[in-house]
Amino acid sequence: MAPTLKEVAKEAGVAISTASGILTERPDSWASESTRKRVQEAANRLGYEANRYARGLRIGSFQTIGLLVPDLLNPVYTVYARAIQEALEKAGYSLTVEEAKASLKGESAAVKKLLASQVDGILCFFMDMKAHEKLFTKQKNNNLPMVFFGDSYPNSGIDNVQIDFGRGTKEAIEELIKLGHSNIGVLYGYHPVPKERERADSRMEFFQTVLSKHDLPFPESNLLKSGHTMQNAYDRFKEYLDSTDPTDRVSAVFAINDILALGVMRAAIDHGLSIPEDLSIIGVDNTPMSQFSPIALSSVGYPIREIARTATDFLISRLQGDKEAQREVMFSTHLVHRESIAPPAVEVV
Amino acid sequence: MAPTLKEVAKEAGVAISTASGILTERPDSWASESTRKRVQEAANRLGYEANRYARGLRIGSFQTIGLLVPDLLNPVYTVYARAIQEALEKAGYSLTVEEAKASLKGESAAVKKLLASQVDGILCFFMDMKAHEKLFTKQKNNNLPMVFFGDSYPNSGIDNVQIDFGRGTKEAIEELIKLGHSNIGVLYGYHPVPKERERADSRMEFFQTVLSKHDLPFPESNLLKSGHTMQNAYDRFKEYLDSTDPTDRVSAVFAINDILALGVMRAAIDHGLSIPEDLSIIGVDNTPMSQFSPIALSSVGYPIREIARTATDFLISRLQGDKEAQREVMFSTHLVHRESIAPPAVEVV
DNA sequence: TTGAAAGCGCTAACAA
DNA sequence: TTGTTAGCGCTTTCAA
Repeated sequence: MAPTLKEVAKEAGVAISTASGILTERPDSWASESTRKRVQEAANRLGYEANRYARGLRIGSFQTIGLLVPDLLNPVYTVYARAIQEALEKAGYSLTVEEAKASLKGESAAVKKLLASQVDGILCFFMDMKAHEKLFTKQKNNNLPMVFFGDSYPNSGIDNVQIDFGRGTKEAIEELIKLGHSNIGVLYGYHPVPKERERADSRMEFFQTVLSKHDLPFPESNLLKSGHTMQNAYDRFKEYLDSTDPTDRVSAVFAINDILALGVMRAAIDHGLSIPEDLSIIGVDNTPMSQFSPIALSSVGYPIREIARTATDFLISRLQGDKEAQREVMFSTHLVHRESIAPPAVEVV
Repeated sequence: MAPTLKEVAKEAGVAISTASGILTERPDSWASESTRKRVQEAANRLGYEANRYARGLRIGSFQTIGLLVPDLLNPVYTVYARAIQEALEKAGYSLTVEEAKASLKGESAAVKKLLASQVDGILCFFMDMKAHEKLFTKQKNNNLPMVFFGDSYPNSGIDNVQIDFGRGTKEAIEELIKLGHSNIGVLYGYHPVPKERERADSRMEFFQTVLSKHDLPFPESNLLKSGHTMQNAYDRFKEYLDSTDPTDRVSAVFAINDILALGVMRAAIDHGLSIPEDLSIIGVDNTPMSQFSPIALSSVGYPIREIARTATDFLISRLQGDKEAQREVMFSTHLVHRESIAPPAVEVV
C-alpha cells in the first residue's frame, strides 16, 4: 500500500540506508547534493511517509504518550485533551487517550491498557488513584515517566499538577453566605470512589471547612450524591426536591462540577423554582457552557490550558532525561460570579 | 521495559514460536496441555502483552481505524467518537482520531496524517469533501476502505451514511410558521467552506425551500454567518441585534447546530430579549446540552449512536472483504420541541 | 560518499 | 508436538 523506504531507495537508485539517512536528516549522512535531491524527489513522487511503527520498533520508542481521563463526555476533559495534544505535537509526540468511562472498572482497564501500549509516558486523571497503586510503582521501576493531575504521590518521583480548590471554594461559599444563605447543600458524584474514600475530594472538604468556620450547620441530608452525568444530577436533585419539605430545603447548592450544576439547575426549574431567586447554584470548572448558559452559571474556575501545558512540559522534560526531584505545582482557583446566585427568597411564614 | 515474547519463551523453556502460537491461540498450534499451561503462566508472571506494533508490522495491519472530525469541542462529535470507539472495540480494532480543528487547512492536514498513518480504514466527517477529492481517489485505488458521514461520493465505492435534514428542518420551520413567525433568520457557521460551496449545506437549503413553499420572504440580511464556536455565534448575533432596527428584526432563528443556537440565545438575553417571547430559537443535533439548558432548546435530532454504529459496521464489513456495491443509508431527523420556541410577541406599533 | 547487514518484537511457513 | 528461520519497514553500525 503505502510506499516503503525500499521503494524510495530503488526509485532513487540508492541503497536503502542512504535514503534513510537523507530522509531523517541524520547528521552523519554525508550524501552528495545530487543524491540528496534524487532521494527527496523520489520520496515526494511516491508520497513516501515513514512507517512510524516500524521506526518505533527499531528505535525503541513510538513517540507516543498516553492520557487517562475519567470521561470525555464532560467537556472539561476535552479541553484538557486538546491542550495536551497541542503541547505534545510541538515536541513531536502523539497522544493516545484512554477513557475510564466514569467507572472504576473502566479506570483499571484503561490503566492496564495504557501500561501495555508501548507509550513513552503517561498523563493521568484518576478517579481513584489508590486503586492502581501497585501498577504505578511497578511502572516506576520500569522507568515509565508519569505525571498525575490532582493526585500527589509522595516520594514516588512522579510529578504532579494540582488544583487548590481552597480559595475558589471559599470564595464561592462565602459569597453565598454573604448573600444571606445559611442552608447550603452540596452535590457531588463524579468520582465513583469506594465508600471509605468517598469524602476525600478536596472540594467537599473545603466546602465543609468553610461552613463550619462560619458556624453553619451541615446536616447529612444536605449532602447529595449522584452519578456523573447531567441526567444523574438531574434525577438526584429532583428526588431531593420531591422528598424535602420546602421549609427545610437548601437555598443554595454547590455542585462539584459544571455539568452536575446544570443538571441541578434544570431539575429546580422543572420543579417550578426560579433561578436564582429560589435557588442559587455554583459549579466548578468554568467550562464554556457555564458562561453561555441562558442562566449563566457561577463557577469555580482555574487555568485549564495552563495546567495541561505544565503537566505536559513536566512529562516531556522527564522524557528528555531530566532527573530533578519530584515536582509538584499547585494552581489556584477563583469564583466566577454569574447569574445563578442571588440572595435567598424571603421566607414566607 | 515491557517483557517480550522471547523472554516469555525463555521463562517457559519453549521456543519463541511455540509461545507465539499458544498466546495468540493460533489454531494450528498443537501444543500439549502442559506446555500451554507453562507458557500461559510465564506470560502472566511477567505481565506479558504482545507489542501490537511489532505484531502489526508482521501481519501487515495495525488493526486501527482513523476517524476525522471537524472539532471535538462540539459535543456532538464526542458522542459520535465514543459510539464508534465502542463498536470498533467489539471488532478488535482501535480508534485514532484526528481533528480538523474547524479549519480547512487543519482538515487537509488531518486527512494527510490519517492517510499516512497505517490505519486499516477511515471514517470521515468532512467540512469540505471536495477539497480532498484527489486524495481519496488515490486511496481508493490503494484499497483503503473508507466511509463518509454526510457526504456521498457517487460511483466511488465509498460507503456513506447520511442525515436527511429535510424532515426535521421542515418540521422546525413549519412549527415556527404555525406559531406565527414570518421573519425567520438562519445562522450557520460551522463549516469554513470556500465561498463557492458555501450555501451547499443541506440544512440551509431545506430551510430556504420551506420558506419559499410558504411564500415567506428571505432577505439576505436574515442570513447570518459566524464562526464555529458558541462565542462566534454570540458575537455575530450580538452584532446583528445591535445593528438591526427592532421592527425589522427576526422573531425566530434557526441555527445550524446546538452550540451556535445557544450562543445566539445568550446574545439575545444579553441584549435584553426574553426567550422565547421575543425570540424563538431552534438548533440542530439534539445534544444533551439542548435538553438540559435552563431554557431548553428545541432541536432537530437524529439517532447519533445508531448512525455511528452503522458507519462503523460498513467499514468493518469492508475490512473483512465485503465487495458489495457501494452502500448509502439515510437517517431521518425530527424536531424535538422544547421551551425555546413560542409565538412571536405582538408587535407594538 | 555510499552500501551491506543486523536486529527491534512479532508471526507463520516449514522442518524436525 | 516443537523449533528454526525468514521477514514486516525501519535505523544504524561498520565496512567499502
